[in-house]
Amino acid sequence: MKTNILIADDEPNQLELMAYNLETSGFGTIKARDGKNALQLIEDHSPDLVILDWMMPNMSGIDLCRTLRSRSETKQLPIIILSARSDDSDKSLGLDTGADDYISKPFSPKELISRVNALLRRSRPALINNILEHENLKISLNEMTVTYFDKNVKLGPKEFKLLTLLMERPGHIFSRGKLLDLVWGHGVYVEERTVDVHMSRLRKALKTASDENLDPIRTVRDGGYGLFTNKII
Amino acid sequence: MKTNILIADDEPNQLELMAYNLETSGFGTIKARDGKNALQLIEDHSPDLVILDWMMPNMSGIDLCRTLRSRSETKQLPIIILSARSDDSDKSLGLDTGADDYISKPFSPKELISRVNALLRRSRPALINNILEHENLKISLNEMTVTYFDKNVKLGPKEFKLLTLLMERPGHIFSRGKLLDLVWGHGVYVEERTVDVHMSRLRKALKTASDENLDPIRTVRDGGYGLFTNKII
DNA sequence: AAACATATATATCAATTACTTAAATTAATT
DNA sequence: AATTAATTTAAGTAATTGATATATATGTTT
Repeated sequence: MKTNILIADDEPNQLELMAYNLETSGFGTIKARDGKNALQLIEDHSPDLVILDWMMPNMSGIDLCRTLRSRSETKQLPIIILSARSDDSDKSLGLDTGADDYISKPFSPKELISRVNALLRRSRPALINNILEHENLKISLNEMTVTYFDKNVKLGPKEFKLLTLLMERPGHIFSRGKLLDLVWGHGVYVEERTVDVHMSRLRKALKTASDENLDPIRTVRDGGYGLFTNKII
Repeated sequence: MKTNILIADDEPNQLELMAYNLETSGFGTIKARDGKNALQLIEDHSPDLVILDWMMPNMSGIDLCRTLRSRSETKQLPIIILSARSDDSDKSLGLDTGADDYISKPFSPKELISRVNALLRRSRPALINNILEHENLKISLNEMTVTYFDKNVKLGPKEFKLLTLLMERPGHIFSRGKLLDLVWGHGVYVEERTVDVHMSRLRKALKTASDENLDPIRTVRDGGYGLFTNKII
């Protein structure tokens, strides 16, 4: 599954150029021509990262950024702002509005790709790294293998994805609805109880691997599930 | 506790200027004069973020960055690289080596602060996001945990919501009716006395956590409940 | 100050709700 | 067709909830 990036720019040449470069680097692209269009496409496709031009018709990149940050579904979405305005207060404004990075035009394709990768590495490690680690749990994403206390853990695909997600944000509690969205996909209707069943299997597999019957997953009643962090509880 | 930032630059003026600006913004600073020195100080002080000049004696910022990324203790450490070299392949090299951001000199203090904040927001969300604090009480909304005097407090969902609400407006007295509306939901009919019962449970849990039998909740006869502020009785 | 009226705190219990798990069913792969 | 995984169902278990009863505290009136 490709990492999808939404690009919003009202200048067709710029848009196509960026799309070309990103695709060459192996990303999937979704193109938007203005702010409103971008918002709609973000809702529909849940891209993994968005690149927004500051100056756009309908809704500016800054306003869109603010909107995205205010909604719980996109609060964590990685955002890069592009702008022809290169003075320092614009840069600050863009970043302080909640963007993760700000690139002044003109920029090289190379820089863009490096910045996209740097941001993904930080915000969605599973999309870039081969290995995720948390205490004694390790996931090798390319090889699709999991070890717990250096023992192999055999998981089904759903359990694997669930664990990957939990490991991207240790300590964070994901609601069943959120997990269904992220693991099963947006708009798929499945019973929430199904999540419980998969969590149960995941736990069973992990407990079996650790001889000690250890279980790194925390249940929060009425809340959801998350990966235990030693600091808390 | 201040967020500590290590700055490494062999140019004393630049170093002092950055330290001054960061401290003005409320950060603690640790200053290093070269790469080796920086590595030592990072090991000793575990800063929350590091800013490394590319060109430094002993060990360049890039080499240091590579070293930090290869060690498990600093694999996740947020890194910003500074450089007088502003051509695109240098930027890419810096970012591809594992830095989170790259700033070309000369840059404004304002941009530096904004980039530091953006990176902290992304890498240590707990430092900025989703934590409610009031004196010795802390709630992490992401992790759904409560601590009082650094001890964990176990709460049921209703008590958790009640406390969250009170902590959103310390000192404000919420009537039972208002609490029922906000926590139980509009239109749900529940006895007002039930609020008393949950408050009692919440208090019990907090008192247990603080060995001193402390209770941060204030009852206002005929009024409701609120979070104590030392200023107001 | 005493007696009364009213409000709040807490313990207890039954009802409810939420979670876990195993087993059965359905769907997808091989 | 056989195997593997995904989903639903259903039953068992555990935790939370809300009402009520009683004790305690507060405020008012005489």
